[in-house]
Amino acid sequence: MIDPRLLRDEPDRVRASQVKRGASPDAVDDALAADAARRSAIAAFEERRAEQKAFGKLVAQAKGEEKQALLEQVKALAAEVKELEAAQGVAEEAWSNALKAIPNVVADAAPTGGEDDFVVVEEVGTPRDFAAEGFTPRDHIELGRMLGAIDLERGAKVSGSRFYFLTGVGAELELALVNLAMEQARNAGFTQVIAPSLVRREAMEGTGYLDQGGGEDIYRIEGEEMYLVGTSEVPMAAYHSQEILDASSLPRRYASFSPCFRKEAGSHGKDTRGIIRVHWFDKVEMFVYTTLEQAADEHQRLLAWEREFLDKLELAYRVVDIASGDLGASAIRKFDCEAWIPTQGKYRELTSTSNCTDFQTRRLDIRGRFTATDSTPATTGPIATLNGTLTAITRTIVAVLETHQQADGSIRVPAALRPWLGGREVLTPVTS
RNA sequence: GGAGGCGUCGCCUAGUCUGGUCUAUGGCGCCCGCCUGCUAAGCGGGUUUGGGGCUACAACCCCAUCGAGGGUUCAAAUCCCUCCGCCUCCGCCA
Repeated sequence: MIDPRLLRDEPDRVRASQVKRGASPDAVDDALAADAARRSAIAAFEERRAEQKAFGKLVAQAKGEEKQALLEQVKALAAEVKELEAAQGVAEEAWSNALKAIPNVVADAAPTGGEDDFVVVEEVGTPRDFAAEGFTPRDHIELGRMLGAIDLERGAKVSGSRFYFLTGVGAELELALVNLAMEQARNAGFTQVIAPSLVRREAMEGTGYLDQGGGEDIYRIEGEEMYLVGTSEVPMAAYHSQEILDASSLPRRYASFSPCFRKEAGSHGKDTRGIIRVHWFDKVEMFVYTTLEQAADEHQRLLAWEREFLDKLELAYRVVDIASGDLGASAIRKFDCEAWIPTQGKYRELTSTSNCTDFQTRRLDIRGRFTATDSTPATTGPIATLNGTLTAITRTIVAVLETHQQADGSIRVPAALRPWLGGREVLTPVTS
């Protein structure tokens, strides 16, 4: 949720952001109207309530007939207070809903436009030229089968479409990638976390995912008001909910491992083969709480850590600056790293990092406690959250297998990954 | 899953039975000041978090906040209901 003060003081900035996102600026005026209505409702209630409280003290001290007389007088007032309180509740709720309908205010630096209007920031490495090497690359499905690494048939048998088993070196690859990612995160000062992937409604609501398309893409546990997370951004954002974090403890950097579940509603027919788009995958996610002042710099650091990881895997990729219309509601800016997928002949998203400033912390009631300085008194105030993928296992495996395959279907293991695969330099096909 | 107990402004705690004098007690910690070779001790003051009014987003005034949400009442930390969490015991279990 955006800052109500920003809405009140600089509505034009919020309107401009709406336009840049391709959303309606009317939402701003709706929220402003709701804000005015809310404030007058509060004033009306509080005025009567103060009167009632004053009466209450008289009643407490009065005796006998005098007390009875006072009680008669105050009854009407009590009824009125009750009505005004209810009216205030209605106004507060309307205001809250109007405010929640407005996505975060897009960064000036974010490109304007829709899904296809991203800006390529940089291309790193060169896609392999398999034609020059004299063989046709196999896709990850075939490689996975040859290596005994990915079992799609049994995934479908047991769980349905878009499910898989990682077996043998496939399972080893996941653990190796997780270990490599966690090692990098630890060296960078992150606290490693294994997070719950089943959360209650408040956590899912707080991160705003239920608002997006009515939670279409989210698995809900029947009859339990529990939800399977699509990313550990959800539990990690809710981790400090209703807390006031000492500013001296910032930035708090977490590297969180969890399974991720996505219904993939509305993507029927897309990426139907293989493990590019699945209903479940495991992921190591970076999640940071920091000050608003540091957020933009931290965003660049998260991007740098994502790139460091892709570099270790010796992948060719490009970094794209996502355009305003394609940003999630909570992000003011987003960078994706897209790795080259040889058999698709294009770049596909492997990681993504978003700067959510104080959008999530407001909803989740997370604040910072800032100690006094010479020029400013001690205060509590908003803080920022950011997230970034270190590795989404399935897509990382796709990129690694396809990129480092050799003519015989074996896979050259990137040097950084070898220590986590028992020192092996090559993964060879199994004979089945 | 069953039975019982508990949840108070950073931590501990009084208050809940018997509703109003609670503007929530006391201690610890912390902050400011005094005192003091330094430190400690001592003394005095301050110390939840939101929101509204007015404004310099100061001071000040007001409202809410005793796990959360409802209800009863002129009045709720206190009585009733629902939910959440923690603890103890039993059952079950990786």
